[in-house]
Amino acid sequence: MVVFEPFRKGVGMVVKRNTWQREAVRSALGTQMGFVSAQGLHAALATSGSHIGLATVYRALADLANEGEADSLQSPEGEALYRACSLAHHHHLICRSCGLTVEIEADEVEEWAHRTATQHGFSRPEHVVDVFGFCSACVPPQ
Amino acid sequence: MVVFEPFRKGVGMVVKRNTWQREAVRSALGTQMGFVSAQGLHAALATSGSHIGLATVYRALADLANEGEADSLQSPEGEALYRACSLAHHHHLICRSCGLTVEIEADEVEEWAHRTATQHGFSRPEHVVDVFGFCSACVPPQ
DNA sequence: CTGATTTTGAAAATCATTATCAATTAGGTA
DNA sequence: TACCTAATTGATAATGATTTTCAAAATCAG
Repeated sequence: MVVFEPFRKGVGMVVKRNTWQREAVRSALGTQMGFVSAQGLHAALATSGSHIGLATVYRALADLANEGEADSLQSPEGEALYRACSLAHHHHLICRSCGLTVEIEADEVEEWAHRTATQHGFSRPEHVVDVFGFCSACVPPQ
Repeated sequence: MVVFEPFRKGVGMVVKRNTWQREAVRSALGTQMGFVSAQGLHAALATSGSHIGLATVYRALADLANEGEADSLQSPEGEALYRACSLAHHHHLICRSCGLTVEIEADEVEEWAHRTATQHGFSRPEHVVDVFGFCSACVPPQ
């Protein structure tokens, strides 16, 4: 039970080799319109004829996230989800029905998080800020 | 792979019976200073002499969360964490080292989340807003 | 007290994720 | 080009949290 560890591991370490597998994952992630799980991406790759291994997909996604090429977050059910992203820090507005994801600016929240942490004597704050809802194309259930 | 489900299940359904187990979980949760996992709470209960079953702790915590008596969130590692809470909606500032949790007001963020969702055509927004950092008692590692 | 129904708990089942480890491969080097 | 060596892959086993199963025990209304 390790609970309060930092979100992202330290940066820059060993060199990575270029393999078609890593490229396949990077590319497949790019075609996804929203967040996907490792399992989901592996299934998508399999469907499109790739014989890449599941463990490799997990490793590649973790690497992409470490290198800042992918965003990762936990679904409410605790599954890890990934999405290709720009390098800048940002947050997400995610449709609970179709998974459509909109990157949102949150300067306001960045500032608030930092200010609040400092006020309470906390240092090195990191925050989790994501908004889930139903996009305009998805009728809100009942 | 169910990913985009709502955070909290629907409210008010069948009646729950009163058992010492449920009360034990509610009470034990109240004595915790920060968020705990189901496993952690079960261990704490065992230490204090209770013979309550692990599955029962999971069930009781899920119920408390459904009824609004407990907050639940996912740790960065994907474990579900629980904490007794007041009924009002609020957010948390959590120490990554010792787990100390401070409930914080976030009217500013509530308003921002709602405004942002609406702007993008999203309805029924719910948000995940939690700040992790190191509390003043815990020296920030290097 | 009695019966109907819910709850419990030990153990098995799930399920996502990680670790193992032998075989393969990338990328530099002679 | 051939070779060397460390990094990478992938099938599979292991892990660990959470859920399900189901028979036995407990709750609560009448």
